[in-house]
Amino acid sequence: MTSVDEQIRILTAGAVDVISEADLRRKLAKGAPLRVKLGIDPTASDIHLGFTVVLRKLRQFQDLGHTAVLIIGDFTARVGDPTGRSATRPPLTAEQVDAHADTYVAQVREILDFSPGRIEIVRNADWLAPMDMAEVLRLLGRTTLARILERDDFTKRYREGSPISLSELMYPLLQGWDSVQVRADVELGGTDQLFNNLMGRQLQEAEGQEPQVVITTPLLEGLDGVNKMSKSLGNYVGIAEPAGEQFGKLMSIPDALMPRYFQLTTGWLPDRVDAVLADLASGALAPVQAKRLLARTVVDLYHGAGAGEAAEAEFDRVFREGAAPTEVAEVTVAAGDLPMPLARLLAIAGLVPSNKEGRRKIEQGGVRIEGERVADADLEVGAAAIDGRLVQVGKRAWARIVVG
RNA sequence: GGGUCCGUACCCGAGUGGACAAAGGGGACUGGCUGUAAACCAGUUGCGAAAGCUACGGAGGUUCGAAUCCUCCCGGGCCCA
Repeated sequence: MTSVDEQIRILTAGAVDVISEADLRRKLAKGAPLRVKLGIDPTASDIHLGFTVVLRKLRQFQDLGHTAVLIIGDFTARVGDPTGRSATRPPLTAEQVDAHADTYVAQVREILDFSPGRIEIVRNADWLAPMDMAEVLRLLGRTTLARILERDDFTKRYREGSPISLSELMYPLLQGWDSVQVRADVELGGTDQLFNNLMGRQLQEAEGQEPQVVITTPLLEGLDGVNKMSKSLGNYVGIAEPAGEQFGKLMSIPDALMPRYFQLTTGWLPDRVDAVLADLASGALAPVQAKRLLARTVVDLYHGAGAGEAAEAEFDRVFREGAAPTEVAEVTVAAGDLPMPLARLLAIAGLVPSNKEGRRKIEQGGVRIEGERVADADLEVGAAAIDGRLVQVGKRAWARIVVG
């Protein structure tokens, strides 16, 4: 068994908050496996690199013999986590929640240890749905408005005059109640979850349980380099995305973000990360090369060793040499519909959202057929002229047209 | 319950009877320069080939004409109770 000191060193590495290390030490010293809680709200269906940060932390606990308790927030998803939100989110249907939960679990397997005894997966509707009013009121009585309003995003919205529903105010309590129900020893979460997780501590104490240790991990910035990575902002890299997509997206991150990505997404030990960053700082490693290394590493992680290099080769083919991708989707157009304006063809092929947009793209010089830029926005294409041809819109959309 | 202000495109936000598919900014997209980086420059940003159609919270109404005026409804903020 790994010593307590060594465990603490590993488990607190890279964490932002540890509340508190003394508590963690005390719990570890008992020698029994800890129950380590992580909540997932199935509000979206993809797990992205940002979320892997906290998942990896959970994996570290598992590797040291502790038990992961994964909570699918099927009930809380219906309330909507107000974190970072300026508005109330639309409620999800039960079907959506189920579908999301399934894909989540499938993707989480990439990172967590699913061997028997190492993980428990539970749904919080199991205990939240049956609560009656008396129990709810008792729970509500455990905190105060002032306490809830300490949360930054609530105060901000309140000051701005934005609507805040009472159900949102309850969200932290529900999440905290989960901790009581699963008797969590530790709860993990991104830094934006600090308030919610501390609520769990408070509730556990009120229920006579030993309060959980709260450990928060950094939030990874998204591809825009400004906002946190999130599906709704569209600035994410999903772990289930095709290798080529991942590679391309990672190549497009701002340089300033590279240290963060090396630290948080590669799964490397700090020493190795530091070495690369030192080379980068000294100029021994060019920024492009560092970024390529990063992209290869991440792609390997989710698509297997070697996948990164393959993705890189394809990337070079397409973006450095200007060649078409190896695999291009074929789009079949009925022969009877031809000839038609190229703009409309682009829309039919799904390369642009509308005919108008297709026209615009041609006018802007963004459309190529077999590599030749199209200059005439009114161009009509017939079957002979387009059958089997490769059409490209912008930098990254291709289709091969087949007349059928 | 009473009073009052507000709801505009992806977001913020101007517009208070016609010249409004609707200023400006952000974002996004295309092109240029590059390393699919940043910065910068130029352009585009409802749909339709067009006539035109749809769109300023919703439904009606006034008017030759409504984002703009009226009525009701829905949603929100603030003040009073």
